[in-house]
Amino acid sequence: MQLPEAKGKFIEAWGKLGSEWGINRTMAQVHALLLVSPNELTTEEIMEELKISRGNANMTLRDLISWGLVEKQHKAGERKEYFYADKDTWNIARQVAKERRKRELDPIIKILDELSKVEGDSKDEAFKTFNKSVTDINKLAKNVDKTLETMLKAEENWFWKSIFKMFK
Amino acid sequence: MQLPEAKGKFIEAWGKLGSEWGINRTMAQVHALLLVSPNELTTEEIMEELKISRGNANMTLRDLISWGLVEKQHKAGERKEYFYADKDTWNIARQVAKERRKRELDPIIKILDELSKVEGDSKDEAFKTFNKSVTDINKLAKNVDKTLETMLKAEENWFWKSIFKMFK
DNA sequence: TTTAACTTTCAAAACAATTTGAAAGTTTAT
DNA sequence: ATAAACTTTCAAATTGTTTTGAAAGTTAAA
Repeated sequence: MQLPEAKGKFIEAWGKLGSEWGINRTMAQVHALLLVSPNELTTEEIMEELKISRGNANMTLRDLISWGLVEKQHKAGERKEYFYADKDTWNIARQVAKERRKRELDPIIKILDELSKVEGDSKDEAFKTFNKSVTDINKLAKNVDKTLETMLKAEENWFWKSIFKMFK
Repeated sequence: MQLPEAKGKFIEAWGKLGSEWGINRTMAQVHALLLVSPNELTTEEIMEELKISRGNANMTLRDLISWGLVEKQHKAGERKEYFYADKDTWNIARQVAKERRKRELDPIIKILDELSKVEGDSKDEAFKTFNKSVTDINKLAKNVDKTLETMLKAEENWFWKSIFKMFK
């Protein structure tokens, strides 16, 4: 297999994976393209390579920036904007975990907290089951949340540091 | 807030979370409904409560069963089938991790392995970057895979056992 | 300030995923 | 064997998501 073909396969696979995890396919593909590009690319080049429209490229790049996965670069004397992806796998994972925590975990914990407060007849099976499921899930969610917080903010934490080593 | 309202909110929230993580909304909602139901429900009851069609209910329940989250029950002397969800949060998490590993992680590792083999000119920046990104991601994916395998098969493993305790 | 290079927006179009419902299939009791 | 109770299937319809592209907006050099 030659590089261009391999590149295409990588972009496709990354796109598919993204879409299976609730990330827009094009966004994952643009990210993949930037990941395998040694230097920054312009909107034009991205449009060209992935055969997507200007509007799509623009919005997708904005999203990637808001996810902290891509940065705008600004070359002296040039009008065009260049885009560049952080290529450190660990940073990518951290960044995705951080964003999803903020965007999804936090809101659902808020709801679960409310639902945990619902009171009812402790002899009512329907209530008992509701309550048990909700409080159990809430507990797990909070543990995940706390764990992520620790992991994300502290490489200085000896415990997580040793866990991270296993993954690098 | 009263129980029926709370139930509705829980179902809605679980559905939304599911869809953000690539799980069909209805499937997550049916799961949620079964999670808060003390006893098994029939297809009819599920259709009724969630206002979905028979076909949809049927397919969704099959999916949930294939994910190992729901079981069919068969009451003596009755023709109808009843459905029941395991309510142990930890089992749910295990089951989802197990399935997604099989369905998504394994296939992408296979592709990454292939792409890692691609050879090229080590002076070519394009090749170097491609290779670095692909092998790095492959390494991380394999580590996640190994970790999940260990976690999933072994509660007997002292190390993971102590980690699990933190979450329960 | 004008112009040209470039970026952003967003309504409409294209595409993708989900859902419906009626028909076909299956099972069990009689 | 037939009927009744129930389950499954799948083509078509609906709904939801993504993409386009042209127009509007912005910026910076002249």
